[in-house]
Amino acid sequence: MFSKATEYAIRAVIFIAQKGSEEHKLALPEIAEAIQSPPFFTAKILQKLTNGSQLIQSVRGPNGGFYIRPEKLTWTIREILNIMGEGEMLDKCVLGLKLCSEINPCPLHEVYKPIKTQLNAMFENKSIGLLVKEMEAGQYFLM
Amino acid sequence: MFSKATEYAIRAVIFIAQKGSEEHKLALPEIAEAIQSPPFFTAKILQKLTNGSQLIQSVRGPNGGFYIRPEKLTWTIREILNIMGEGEMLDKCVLGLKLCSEINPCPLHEVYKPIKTQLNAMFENKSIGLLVKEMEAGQYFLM
DNA sequence: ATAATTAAAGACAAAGTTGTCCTTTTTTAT
DNA sequence: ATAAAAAAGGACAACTTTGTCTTTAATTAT
Ligand code: FES
Ligand code: FES
Repeated sequence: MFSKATEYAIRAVIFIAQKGSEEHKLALPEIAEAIQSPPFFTAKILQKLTNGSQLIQSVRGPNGGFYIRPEKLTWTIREILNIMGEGEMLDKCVLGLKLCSEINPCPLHEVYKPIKTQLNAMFENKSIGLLVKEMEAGQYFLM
Repeated sequence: MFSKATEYAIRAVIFIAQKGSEEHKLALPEIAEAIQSPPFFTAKILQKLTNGSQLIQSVRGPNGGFYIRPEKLTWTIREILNIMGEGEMLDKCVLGLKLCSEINPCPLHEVYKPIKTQLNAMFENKSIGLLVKEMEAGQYFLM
């Protein structure tokens, strides 16, 4: 459904939100280990998440690492998808027509429409903070 | 959601089923034109659909082209996905965990599970024949 | 039989994805 | 101040996807 980069991005953000803080930053090797992702590749992805939107923060030097500001916990998976450039996927036609719409529907449009609505709801309703809370309540995994 | 190749494959099969027959085979340029796909690339995809499974038939030479045997109209989109090698996508974890299961669920598993069930139902319930019938009843497009 | 037509097959190229490594910059601890 | 630690940034390689083109093989119409 998503690229490897986006999968790693989502898992990394959840892990950073769960285990990190400004006082206890997480270093790259720890993050990559926790989500079972290639470290150098993960570094590139984390840069993308810090650069423009500053969804996560990074600090260089000893005791440096990554953390997420509390106010960013209201952001949702959808925001991560947007940053990673896969946000449009949630608007697209399942058969690849240029536009998914009522006026030019593909043969699967009727069935797919309600599913697409649920996909959108899922990614827009699940905030990072909520996911962390759910992870603490139940038994969930990132690898 | 799917690769370009798979999108073209599904659209091509539906078009061939709708407009072609053993008596009136469809040539490559006509198919590519109808689904707005690059002709040479489409040729490769159609070979994949004829080779092992013979989901579609091909005949070379003058008045040659592609058509689909009536008995294949009961096959579903899922079969096309399998042939194109994207069938596993419907079993996979949305966050890319090695296995999507109750014993090692990712934080999105609970929400995604019912959606995945509907995706699977969609691709397994829509047979090629049914899609053609629906296309003739309503106004649907392949480009 | 011959020529025309059409898909099959293979070679190739451009672009994107995934992944690795090396150097630079920033920051902290001493 | 200096050295160490950590991310940033850039170069690069392997692989996959997408797409194009050329040659070959099969089939049909004449
Ligand atoms: S047009 Fe294909 S899903 Fe809406
Ligand atoms: S484990 Fe991630 S969707 Fe089931």
